[in-house]
Amino acid sequence: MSPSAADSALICTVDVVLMTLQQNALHVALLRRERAPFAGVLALPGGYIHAHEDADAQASAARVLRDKAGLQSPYLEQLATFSGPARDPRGWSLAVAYCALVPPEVLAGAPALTLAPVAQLPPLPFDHRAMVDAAVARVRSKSQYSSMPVHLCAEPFTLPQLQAVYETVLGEPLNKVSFRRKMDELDLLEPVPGALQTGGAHRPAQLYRVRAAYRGRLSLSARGL
Amino acid sequence: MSPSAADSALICTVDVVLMTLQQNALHVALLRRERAPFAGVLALPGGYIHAHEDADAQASAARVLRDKAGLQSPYLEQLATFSGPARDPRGWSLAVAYCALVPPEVLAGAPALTLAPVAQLPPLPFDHRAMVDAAVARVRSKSQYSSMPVHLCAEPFTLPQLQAVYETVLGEPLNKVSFRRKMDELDLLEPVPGALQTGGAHRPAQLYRVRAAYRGRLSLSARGL
DNA sequence: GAAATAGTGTCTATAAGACAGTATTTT
DNA sequence: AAAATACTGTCTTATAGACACTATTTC
Repeated sequence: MSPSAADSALICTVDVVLMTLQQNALHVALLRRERAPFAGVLALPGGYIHAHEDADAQASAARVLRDKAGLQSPYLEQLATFSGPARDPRGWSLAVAYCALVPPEVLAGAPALTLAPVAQLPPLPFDHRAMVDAAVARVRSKSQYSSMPVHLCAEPFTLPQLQAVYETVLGEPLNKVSFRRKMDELDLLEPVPGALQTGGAHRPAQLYRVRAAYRGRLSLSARGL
Repeated sequence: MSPSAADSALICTVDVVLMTLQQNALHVALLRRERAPFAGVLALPGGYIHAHEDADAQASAARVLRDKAGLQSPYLEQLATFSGPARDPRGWSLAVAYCALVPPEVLAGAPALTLAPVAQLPPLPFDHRAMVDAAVARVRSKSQYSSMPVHLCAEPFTLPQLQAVYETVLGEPLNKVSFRRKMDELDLLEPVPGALQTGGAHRPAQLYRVRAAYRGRLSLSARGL
């Protein structure tokens, strides 16, 4: 075996920053580690890339999510790759981090997960803290000009609900008229015919769903919001 | 050795999409491969990650650029990670792709490189075509709201020169007044005192350099341009 | 009908672009 | 002085936000 080929045989893993909304705050899903290193510690769901079964690293991330958290995330995006000699006590390693967004309802069927608000994270092993920070920055940034936050909202939803999701992610109130204008321009949503959210002591709100053409995809706005 | 640890020993490489401007068009630097696979074929500069000497994958990319192309790029950004069983004939592999931008002057001292316009690329091995496409999309996208294109311009430069660089990257003319207003807001540039670009049969232009606080960094605009 | 929130019309403020002017150089 | 491009002042247009009004429900 050539020296350079030996050099390239590294510990390769994937880690998933799975985010959702809970009590009007962004939360990250953590899992207690079963094995060393850091056995028993809360960490991001992660695992080795399995070359013999995974079509690529994204498939590894989806498999980790399925096997360790028992769920499937329609939105799964590559975040960044973290590497170096110090991030894992086992030695030089490389981890491809992914970002997943799910509505809180999806996590009901995943009891092994612990949700931690991104503003008050427990100490995390490896460089998982940096991964979470990068994921949060990515979500905040993309929420300014894309439909990314719809993945945090179970369908069907009302426009006031969706606006509240955007406001939570962005951490600031949004102008109602502008928000609705922008949503209209994005052409992302369609009203569910005849479906209104009733129950409140007020006018019921129209329920919407994502148009088929945009499922699993993002819609981008030229100028933000 | 456990099966999962064996699974994680993969071929790990870095590839660099090194871009510059030539004749008013974005070009990618390619290098003829010395070894199999694809020996003799033009490809992105790339190489194995060397765990014993590289501080992380970014350091590997910088080393590849230095050793194979003989240059150092002040701007080097992680692009994305490409992986899977089919991208490399040697088997399941993982490549961290980086994006580098240099002014054309820097490539004068790197004669091994072949520049290809991104609009007319030769056939590329591996998934290098996908990497170039991703890098071009990234540069075009970030040029809409950041100072990224200044890395394609040797300092000092004039505002009309910089505007031409933006226009080439974005592929559309920009409004001169708006462009200068935005550059002013970014607070990125400072005039070189007393330095004017003379020589043309017209009023000379003020020469600018990037403020020390922004060297190697990007400046972002809230609303684009 | 009072209260509450949904949804809309419209005015105001801000930001982007068009256009034309002045400035400074070479030939 | 003519030509060329740098730079700036200012008007127009487009976009975002403020505000208030109407709509529809429950109690």
